[in-house]
Amino acid sequence: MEYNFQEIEAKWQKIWKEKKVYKTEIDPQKPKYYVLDMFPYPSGAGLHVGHPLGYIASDIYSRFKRQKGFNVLHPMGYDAFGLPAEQYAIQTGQHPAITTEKNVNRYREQLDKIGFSYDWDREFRTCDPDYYKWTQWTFIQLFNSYYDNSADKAMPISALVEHFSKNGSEDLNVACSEEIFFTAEEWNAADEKRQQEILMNYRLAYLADTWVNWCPELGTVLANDEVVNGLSVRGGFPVERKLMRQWILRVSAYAERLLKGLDKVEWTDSLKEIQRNWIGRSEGAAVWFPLAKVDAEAPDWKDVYMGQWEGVQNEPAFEIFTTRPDTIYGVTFMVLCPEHEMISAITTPEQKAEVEEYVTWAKNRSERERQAEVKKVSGVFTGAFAVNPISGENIPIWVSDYVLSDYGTGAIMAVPAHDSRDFAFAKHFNLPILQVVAPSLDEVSDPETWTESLDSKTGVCVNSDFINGMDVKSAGKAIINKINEMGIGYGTVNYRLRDAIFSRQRYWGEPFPIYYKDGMPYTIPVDELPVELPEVDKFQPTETGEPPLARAKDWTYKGYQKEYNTMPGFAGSSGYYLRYMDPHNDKEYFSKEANQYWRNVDLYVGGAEHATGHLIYSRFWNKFLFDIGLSCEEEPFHKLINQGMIQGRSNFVYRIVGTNKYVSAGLKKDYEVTPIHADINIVHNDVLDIDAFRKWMPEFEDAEFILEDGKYICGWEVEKMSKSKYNVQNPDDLVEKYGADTLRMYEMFLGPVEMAKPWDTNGIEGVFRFIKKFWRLFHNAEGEWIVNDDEPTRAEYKTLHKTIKKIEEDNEKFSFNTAVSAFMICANELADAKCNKRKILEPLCILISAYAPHVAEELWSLLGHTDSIVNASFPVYDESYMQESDFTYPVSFNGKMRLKMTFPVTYTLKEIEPILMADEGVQKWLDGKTPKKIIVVPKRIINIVL
RNA sequence: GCGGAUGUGGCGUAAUGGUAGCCGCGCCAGACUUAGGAUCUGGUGGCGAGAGCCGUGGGGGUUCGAGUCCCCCCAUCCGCACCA
Repeated sequence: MEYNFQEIEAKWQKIWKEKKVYKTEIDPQKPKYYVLDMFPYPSGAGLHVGHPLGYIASDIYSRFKRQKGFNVLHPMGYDAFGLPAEQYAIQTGQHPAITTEKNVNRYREQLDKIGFSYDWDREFRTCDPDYYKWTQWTFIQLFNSYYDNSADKAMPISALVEHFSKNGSEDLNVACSEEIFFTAEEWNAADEKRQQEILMNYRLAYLADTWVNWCPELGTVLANDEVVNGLSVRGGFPVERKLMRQWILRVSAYAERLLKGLDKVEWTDSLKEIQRNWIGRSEGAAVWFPLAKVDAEAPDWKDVYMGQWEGVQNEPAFEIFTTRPDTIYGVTFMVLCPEHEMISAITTPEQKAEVEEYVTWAKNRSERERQAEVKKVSGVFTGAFAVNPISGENIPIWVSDYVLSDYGTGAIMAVPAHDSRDFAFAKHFNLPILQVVAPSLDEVSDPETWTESLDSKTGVCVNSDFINGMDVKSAGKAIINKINEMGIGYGTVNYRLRDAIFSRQRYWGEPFPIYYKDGMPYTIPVDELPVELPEVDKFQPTETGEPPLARAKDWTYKGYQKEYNTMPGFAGSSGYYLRYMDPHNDKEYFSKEANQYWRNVDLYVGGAEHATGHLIYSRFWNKFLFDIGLSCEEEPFHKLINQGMIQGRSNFVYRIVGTNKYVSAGLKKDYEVTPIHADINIVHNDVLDIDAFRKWMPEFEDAEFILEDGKYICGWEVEKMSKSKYNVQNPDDLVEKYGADTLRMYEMFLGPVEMAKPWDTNGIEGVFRFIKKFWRLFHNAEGEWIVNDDEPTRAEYKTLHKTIKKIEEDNEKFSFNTAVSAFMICANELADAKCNKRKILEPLCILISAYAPHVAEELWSLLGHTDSIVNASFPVYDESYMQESDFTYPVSFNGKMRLKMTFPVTYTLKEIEPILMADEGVQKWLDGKTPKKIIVVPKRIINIVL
């Protein structure tokens, strides 16, 4: 039989499907292994070429683990809620569910063609009500929980209510939006609404007015990770800042655990670093600065602006965060962010107009404008002064947008001598600069002569009273002790990680299980979930600017209005890996039994672009479920591999300016040319198919060519893959041309999975040849079966076992590219030996079945097996075939290889030396000299040092 | 600016501190073919006629021995970025 990949692949794909070969069930007799791909968003463009790379790698690993006796869970599904389907719906009026269904089917078709071992019985989509029921359920649990910092875990809100009724806000160490203080009496006397308002300050899913990234073009709010350089990730539209009432997840409560957990997982260092930076832990101090000359009896000042730490209790004051308490004597001014609530209260009448103008200007600036003009210094003096609580000096308070509202407290102490931004600000507004850190006590210089702030990471304090001469680290500790004593501050930790805004003003997302009574949100009982997405006449916001769900008829619960917002894209993808464990359970998210067995994902494969989004949210989600006793593992993804980004490899033809003549790449330097993208599908190994090019577009019909060596060679460049660059490679075309097995092996052969690389089909022929060669080990030129039962030679066994060892090692370390090379070497050796013996070829089939499952399955059945090769065991490596009696050593002189000599492997230096010294060749290289030393590394090298 | 990664033939890449360039593409030569984008064989880092010399971004160092370990520099890519 000929190697007909189309027939073979279609045949086995059908059989696998019919027999449910990849169906997985809990099997307590076997160890589990959970391999997961980041499930795709089914876009209209179909499975893009970057996807299969990771999928193939994980599929090979799944199949390998199965062969090694593991019960492997390898599911797939779809992240189906999202903006593109909805944008399309707005344009065409077609319901996003229909678009999604269509795209999902297309994805499935493409995936099936590549021969993956997914258990499709576990498939679900995040837009299935059966699934998002549990997304909503988790939201309710978050709503009903708060974070206890002492216990370091989430707790039911009822415990908090109990605490309030007994102790008020006394002795509370919990995550909250702002510190509020009340007594048990005040709590018990408060009405329902007031109590709900207070609780909102602590819930893990809470509703609050917040500055958001508002994208007018998309008509929705976006999370921080969905905005890059002031533009939306989806669509690239400008993003503004806006104050809106939104659902927010208190992710920040988990900042420390998210950080610490990174030490327990096997992720790449770079990915861990990205997460660490995103979490952005900084140690420092919170310090209260009292205000100078403010009428504390004025009505504006009641409660809100009073200091809330014992040293400044009932005194007008504000809190700042600093990582450098040791520089506190160098503070020459304070800066508030333009959103700071205190501004209007402290501004003096003379400065009022100017401050208001500045604040209005700053607030209306888009995020993009602000970021583009980071270098520009702007700000305004409030007329007010604060008192440096340590030095007692009066210092002016300014407002500037270089202080951010959502980091720290939105207020800073400025130390211009040692901070570049404070320095620029001081220079611009002519504020004093005072050096407080120097290499040593007598190396103080004149700040007037400086052009930039002084580095202060090391050195000693100067001009700093009682900390003078102390090194900066101990000085920091001394100041923290001091402010502690004074009751005006404390050492603390700040995180860059912010709470995640969870509301989207869109249609195509999970509805919130929330209704409003008396302006406060209440959850819909869990036994009434899911709250299904309602039908609407249009997918746009209403005329009054309400989200699309406001269009739904009777969007109420027991007469109360339900939430109009929907959840963001990451809601559904945050806990999906857990649902695969028990996807059809309609009583629970997943059963305890399933979770106890499958636990967490052992191997997770996907792109690094999710580092600050999905991979943070998922970890948060899982940790929360862990806290409430659902998930039995604290980290969801034990080992994570990022497949490298696939770039495009574009081809170019070079048109001679002003003509319709094209010159081959090697000759283009002699002409003035314009490079033009040529479709990579009409270029093979950089050689242009001239006829196809002429037919490609009318303007090329009469093209003339200047060839080199009779060929037109195209130039190439690595660029982003895009339609307009004609460099998009569709996996389907390659499957059609070479078959899935070749595609799978070729993608692995390209290079290490983690490495970014251009998509380049030059070289796929080599893998295709290998598969054909492999097939010919079993068949003769006429296509007849030639496998026999002869006993293999020792050399043949050696080839086999060498390969078994290599493949096993490479599989374990995800070095699939070198494994493919090993298969090629093995096939070459067997072909050379004309080895067509069953005892060699049968185990080889098992080895290769993870990479090329179709051809392996076909040969397996031709070998007479009736069970699928999927259930075969990985062959056992036998060391005894590797043993050699002799080893040919490279003999080096001073590290330079000069000759080769063979010795029994058991020989040591003692036995080797006399033979070595007697050798003629060695004598020649010694040239009469006596060796200083001879080094023998068994089975490696002999080095003679002169 | 801060953090991370990478740098080896014409190309993709490979080398537990031990013969640098395995495997493949491409290229060259040959065999079989009416033909080949089929198959097979041999060659293919640079310089040199040769013995040999030089070669892993550049410069130092550790070592009997460095692509690999350490220090400095350069280049490219990625992430964060007024984060106090």
